[in-house]
Amino acid sequence: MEAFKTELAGTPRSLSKQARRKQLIEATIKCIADKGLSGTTMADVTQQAGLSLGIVNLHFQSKEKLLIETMRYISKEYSSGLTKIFNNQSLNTEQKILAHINFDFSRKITDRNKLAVWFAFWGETKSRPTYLSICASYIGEIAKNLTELFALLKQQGDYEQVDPELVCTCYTALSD
Amino acid sequence: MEAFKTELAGTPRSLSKQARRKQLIEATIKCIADKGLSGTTMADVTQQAGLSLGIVNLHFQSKEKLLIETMRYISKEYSSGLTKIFNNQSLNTEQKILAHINFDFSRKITDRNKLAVWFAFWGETKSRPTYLSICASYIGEIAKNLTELFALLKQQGDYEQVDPELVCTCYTALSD
DNA sequence: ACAGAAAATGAATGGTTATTCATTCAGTTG
DNA sequence: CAACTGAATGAATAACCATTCATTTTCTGT
Repeated sequence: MEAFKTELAGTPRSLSKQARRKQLIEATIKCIADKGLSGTTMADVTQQAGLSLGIVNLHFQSKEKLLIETMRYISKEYSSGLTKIFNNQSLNTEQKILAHINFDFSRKITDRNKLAVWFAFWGETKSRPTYLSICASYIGEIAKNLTELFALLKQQGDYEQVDPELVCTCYTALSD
Repeated sequence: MEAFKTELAGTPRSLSKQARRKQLIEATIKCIADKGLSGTTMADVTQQAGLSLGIVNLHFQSKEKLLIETMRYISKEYSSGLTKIFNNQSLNTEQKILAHINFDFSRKITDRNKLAVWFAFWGETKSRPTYLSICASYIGEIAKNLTELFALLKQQGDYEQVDPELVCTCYTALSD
C-alpha cells in the first residue's frame, strides 16, 4: 500500500529550504488529523511527505520544534486572514462582522484537518504551556478586534444594553 | 518529595476489586489533569495511587483499557447527574433547565481535573473512535433531553419563532 | 566535466515506557 | 497453625520511537 504524498514530493532536491519546511508541516497536519497528536511519529510524518526519516531533524532540529512550528503555521494562517478583513478600509462595521463569520465557516468546511490539529494541541495545552502561549497571542488579537467591532456596532445601532465583550465571547463559543 | 496519594490508599489489601479500580481511575484523572494525556505514564498513575507498577495491568490488562474506563467513568458520572434532573417529577420544565445550568456550573468549578481530562480526550478523539463512541452515546442522550425541555418551554411560553434544537446547540456551545 | 557544497538518506543508537511474571505478602479455611 | 488462594510487588524484558551521523546523491559554480 503506497502512502499518499502531500503535494509535490516529486522533485525532492529542487525545493527550497522554506518550501521543504512547509511540505513537512503540511504532512504533520495530515498525520495529526489522521492519527492524533500522540499517535504521530517521525516515521509517519516523513513517510507522509515521501521523504526519509532523518529529514525532520535536518530542517527542524527536533520533533518538538516541528510541532511548535506547525502550531504557529496554523495560527498565523488563521489570524492573518482575519486581520485582512479588519484592516480592509472599504468595508463598514457590519460588513466586517459578516465577512468574519463567513471566513470562519468557509474554513470549517474546507480545512477539517487543521481544525483537528487545533483541537489536538488544545487538549495538551495544560501540560505544554508553549502551545498555549502561541495560540493565546493570536486569539487575544482576534478577540480584541472583534470586541471593538461589536462596540462600534453598538454605538451606531443604539443597542444600549449590550455588552460588546460578552457578545464577542458568545460568538467565539458558537463558532468553535 | 512524597507523592500525594489519592484518598484511602492506606489499607491496600482490604479494598474490593471494584474499589481498587476506582482508585486507579481517580489517580489517572489526577495525572492527566496535571501532566496531560501524552505525559501520563503507568509509573505516574501507580505512584499517584500509592501502589506498585504492575497493578494497572492486573486490574485493567492494559493502559489503553484504563484510559477507556476513565473516559467512561467521567461520562457516566456527568450524564447520570443530568438524568436525575430530567427524571425529577417534582420540577417543572423551567426549573429543570435552571437546575441543568446550575449543575453544569457547579461542576465546572469543583471538578477542574475532570474537565481537563475531558478536553484531553476530546483532542485525541479523531484517532480513537472508541472514545468518540463512548461520549457520543452519553452526549446524544443529554442533547435529546435538553432539546425536549426547550420544546416544552416553547409550547408553554408561546415563543413561536424559536427552534428548540438550535437553542440546545447554542446552550451546549456556551457552557463548553 | 569536475570539485566542492548542500541536501537527503536510513541503519544504528539510546532513552523511555508498557508489559510480563517469578516472588512475596496478607487474608482465609479447615 | 499449616496449607491454600488470590492480590500486590517490582526487577527484568520487550517494544517503540526520537535522534544521530557516516554515507550517498544532487546541485552549483568554474
